[in-house]
Amino acid sequence: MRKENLIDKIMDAGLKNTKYRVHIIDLLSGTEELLSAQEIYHRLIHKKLRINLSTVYRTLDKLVETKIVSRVQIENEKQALYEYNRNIHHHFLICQSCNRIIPIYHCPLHEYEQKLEEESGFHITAHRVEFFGYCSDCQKSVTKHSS
Amino acid sequence: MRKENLIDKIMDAGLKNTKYRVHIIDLLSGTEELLSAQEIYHRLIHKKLRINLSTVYRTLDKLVETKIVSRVQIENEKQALYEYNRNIHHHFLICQSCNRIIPIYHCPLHEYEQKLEEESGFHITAHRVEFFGYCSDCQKSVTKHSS
DNA sequence: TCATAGATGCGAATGGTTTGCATTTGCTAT
DNA sequence: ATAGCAAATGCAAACCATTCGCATCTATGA
Repeated sequence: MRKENLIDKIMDAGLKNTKYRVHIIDLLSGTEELLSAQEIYHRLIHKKLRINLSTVYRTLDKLVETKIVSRVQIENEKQALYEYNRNIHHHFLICQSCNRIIPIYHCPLHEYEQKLEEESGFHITAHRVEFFGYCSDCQKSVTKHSS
Repeated sequence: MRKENLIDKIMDAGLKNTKYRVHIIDLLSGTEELLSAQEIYHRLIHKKLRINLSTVYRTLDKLVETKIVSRVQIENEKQALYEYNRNIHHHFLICQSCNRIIPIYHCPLHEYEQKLEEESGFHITAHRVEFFGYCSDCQKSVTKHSS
C-alpha cells in the first residue's frame, strides 16, 4: 500500500498520523503472516526505529479498536497475534508440528449460524474456527521438526 | 460420580490418588460450568481445604494430560478454563454481554473437515469453534450488564 | 514396613501485557 | 505560521496468570 493511503487510513480512523503507526501498518499489510507485538517490535528495531515496546502495544490496541488490524488468539499460544484486516472473512489451519498458520478463505458456518440462532435464541455476531493438524510437509518428514 | 469411581479414574490414568485430585475432579464433574484454576482454588479453599494454588495448576496439568479434564482457551480471556471431559464433542456459544458460556452439542464441521483435508493436504486432528453474540436474556435487557 | 517416585507447599521467577506519569508531538482554530 | 490542547510516546514499574526450584511429605508396590 502506498504511504499516502496508509496515512489516510490512519486519519480517517480518527488517529494521529505518527511514523510508528505508518510503519506498523506497513509491516502488517505487507505480509500474510500473523505477527506478535514483540515480533513487530523487533522488526522495527531492526529497521533502526527507536520505538518502545509499550508503544507497539498501544498502537496495536488503537489499530484493533479502529478495525485496521485484527487481534487473533491462537489456542495454547501465549502471545496474541496481529494481522492486517483485509476484510476477508477467514479461519486458520494450524500445523501442530511446524506451527505454521494458514488462512482458509472458505467458511462452512454461514448457513449453520442462522439455524443456530433460531435454536439457541442467541444473536450471533461473530465466530471463530481453528483447525489443528499436520501440514503436508510435516506429514512427509518422519522426524517432526517443531519451532 | 461416586467417589470410588473417581479414584479408579485417577489410578487408571497412572496418577496417585490424592485428596486434592478427588476434590478437583469432583468439582469439575459436578458442574456444567467452565472453571478457571483460580476459581477452583477458591472453591476448594471455601470448602476448608488447605490447598496451594500451584498444586491446583499442577493437578490440572496432569488431568489434562490424562484427558480426564479439558483445557479451553476462550478468545480474549486471560485465564484458561477447565471442564470435565465427558467425551462429547462440542463447541461454545459465548455471550459478549454477560459472559455466559453455553456448550453446543451439534458440530457442523465433520463433513467439511474431510473436504478441507483433501483441498489443503493437511491431516486434521482437531478443531475449535466459538460463536460470539448476545444470549436471549441480554438481548431483552436494554441496559447491558457485563460481569 | 520400606524405599522411592510422585505430589505438595512455599516463595520466587517468568513473560506477555498494561499502566502512571512526565515529556513530546500532531492537529485545529486562530 | 503559531499557540493550545489532546493524543502519542518513553520509561520504569506494576500486573497477573502461570510455572519452577527445592525441600518436604505421602501413596504405592515390593
